[in-house]
Amino acid sequence: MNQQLRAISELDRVIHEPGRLMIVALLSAFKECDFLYLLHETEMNKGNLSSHLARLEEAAYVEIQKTYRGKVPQTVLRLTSAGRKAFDGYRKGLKAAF
Amino acid sequence: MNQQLRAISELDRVIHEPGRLMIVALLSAFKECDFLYLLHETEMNKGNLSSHLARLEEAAYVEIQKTYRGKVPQTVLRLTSAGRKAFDGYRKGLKAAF
DNA sequence: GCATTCTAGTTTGCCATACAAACCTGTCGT
DNA sequence: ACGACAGGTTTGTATGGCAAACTAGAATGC
Repeated sequence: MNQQLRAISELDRVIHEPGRLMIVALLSAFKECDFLYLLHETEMNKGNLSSHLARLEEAAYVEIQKTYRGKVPQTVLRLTSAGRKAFDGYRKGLKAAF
Repeated sequence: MNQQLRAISELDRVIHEPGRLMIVALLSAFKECDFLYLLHETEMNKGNLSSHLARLEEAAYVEIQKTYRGKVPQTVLRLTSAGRKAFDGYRKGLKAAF
């Protein structure tokens, strides 16, 4: 297997999924976003966004912090350092592949 | 939705799948490969490779030509022009996203 | 003050699909 | 003739993405 193919086959599937890729890209740019911001920005529906976030949390790539803004519940998302590292690795992998 | 996210969300899922991405990348480099070459190069198993190729054929991205090399059956794969275009588009999408 | 609606998400159900194991068809060696 | 092998394909399963339905609590109408 050549180097290009190796790079492709080693891409992190958790990040590779476009829905999650959008989330991670946003979080890597903004450090901290709330659920609704991601919802509007990605144009996903709530269920979809929620389950992708759950998957990212399970992979320990994002932290999910439930809080309140006054009386309104608010879910704040943050990339963990593992998440940032994984995203950097993913981009390196892409670079190596193309 | 910003331009980066748009690019990500519009990535062609048929090509995006790493297994198929490897296949398409190889075919785009070599114009024509046989099944066994792809098999060894990608390190997939036969079933997996076969079904990814079927999917690419269904999308009209590759042509599958069954022939013989002597008495040994040989399956030759080739990117169609639609396939090449889709791959170019995919790479443009990636560039736009990162 | 009770019902309705709205906000902010989560859970459920279904369908598509990635993957590998089992299978199939023909050839070669002995 | 028969077992092993080559070259793929089909089948079965388990995962996973997606949207619809659900939940909990706050604001609003009557």
